[in-house]
Amino acid sequence: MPLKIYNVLTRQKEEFKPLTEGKVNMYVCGPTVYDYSHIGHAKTYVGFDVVVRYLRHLGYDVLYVQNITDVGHMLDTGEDRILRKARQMSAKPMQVVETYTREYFADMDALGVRRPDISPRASAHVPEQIAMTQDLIAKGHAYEVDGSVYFDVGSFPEYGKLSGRIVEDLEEGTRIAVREEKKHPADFALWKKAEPEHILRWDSPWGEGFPGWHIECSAMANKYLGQTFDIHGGGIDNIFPHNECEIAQSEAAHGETFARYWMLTGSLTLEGIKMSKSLGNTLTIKDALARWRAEAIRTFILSSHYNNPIDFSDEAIEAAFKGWQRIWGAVSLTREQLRQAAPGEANPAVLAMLDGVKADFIEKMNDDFNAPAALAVLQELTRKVNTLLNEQGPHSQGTLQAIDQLYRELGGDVLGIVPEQADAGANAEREDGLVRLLINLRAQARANRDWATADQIRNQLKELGIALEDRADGTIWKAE
RNA sequence: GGCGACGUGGCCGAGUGGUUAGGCAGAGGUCUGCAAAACCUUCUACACCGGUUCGAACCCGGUCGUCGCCUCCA
Repeated sequence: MPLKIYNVLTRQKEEFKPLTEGKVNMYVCGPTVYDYSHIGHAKTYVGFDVVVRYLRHLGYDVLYVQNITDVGHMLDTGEDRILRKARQMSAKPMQVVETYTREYFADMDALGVRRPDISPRASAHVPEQIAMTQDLIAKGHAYEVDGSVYFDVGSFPEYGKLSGRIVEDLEEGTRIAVREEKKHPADFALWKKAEPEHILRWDSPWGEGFPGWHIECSAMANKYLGQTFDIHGGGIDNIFPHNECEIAQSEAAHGETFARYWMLTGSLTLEGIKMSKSLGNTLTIKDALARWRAEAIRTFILSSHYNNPIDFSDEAIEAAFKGWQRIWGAVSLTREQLRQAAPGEANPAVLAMLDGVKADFIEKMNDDFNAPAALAVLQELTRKVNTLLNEQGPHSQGTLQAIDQLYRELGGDVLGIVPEQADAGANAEREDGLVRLLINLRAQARANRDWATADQIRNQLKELGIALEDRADGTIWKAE
């Protein structure tokens, strides 16, 4: 089965055929860097991380662009959120931007989200945004009023085709005070005149100002991916107006299709309620990582299809963590047995089983990146592997390597939930040696039926977060 | 009010016109010095009401409910 993607634009699943064979150009709306990233960002970007990882796994040459918004996002009050934060922090706006951009990348790195190939900043692409705005004016899709430029929604009949919004309805439903200077309430700003107190400002043909909040994505996507590209992603909450405006600007300016496939991720709620600053129910990625390991967070996110909303709760992530532990336990056991395995070819029956699992996994992922179903395939693999390792054996190096390899490929490379090694810390090997030393001492105690000593070692290690498991073929340890 | 999505067992969550999702939790068992892990068995399903069909949880209509967007949001 070929890869199918649910295209929000057409509201149906379509076979994925990139513009250029073997190559995927992809754009995902990035964060506005005015504060720490929260668990909702994690859902969106882990989701697309897996999309990109999987496309690459299929052999596509992916160019992944994700912007950093550092200018232009306005609050209801008309105030730029970055400027407000700068004032609160008594810092320069670009200090705020720099600080939270770094934090964003640090959080994403910690979550195992691979970095985009290009992370263009809006503030570094003002000339491109101005040029595009000029182009839109020249083509009759935008007009200037008193130093600001607005997109003329009436000039683009297809406006609303992504979100299903109808311009006439917007006019009636709009609750914001209609700006006098706009021709139509649905018209949106491409360029805004800077009031004197607005210190994020650039020169333009219309005087000093700053870009509107949608034009950056159009301008930067065009710059790095061309007029038409394959996949545009983002959170569903941006479908209107942001994504809709991107399409209008780009297609009005270029006369070409903007993005061919639109993939939008469902939102995340916290204990059933949407996160918001005013309710105080936000959970930053840093706080989440302090409580759960990255793989648990990823497993939680991937246990629901990317386009569905999910609710974050302690119970839900705890269940995901335990599910992940099962998989990780089997991987660890495989690697442990590999340490002592005798050289030898892989067992053909096992290879056949692994091939079947892989085909299954691919089939699920080809169905619009169905990660939860793919995760279930890994769970079934895990049951088979556990049976194999616990009830048969010993197994040859070849067999164990094949198992480990499949976990690395599907669980590691594609889903990002199976680490290369138990602990990547600098002292990992030393720690392993020390624990093994204690395991050997304890083994002697056990041989002498000195259960008190044996239990003491196990209990004290447990308190240090190291769990021992006695098996017929020896004792293994796990960090918790 | 408008647009959209969704309602699956104790919980989280896939999927499908007739054939096991999977995980977590619960119960019983095997193994074990004990523990842990693992494996085996097992109990709760498809919001409600109509309709189409040999047969619907899956298709259609309606009702109720939840959520998202329409205003900054990933």
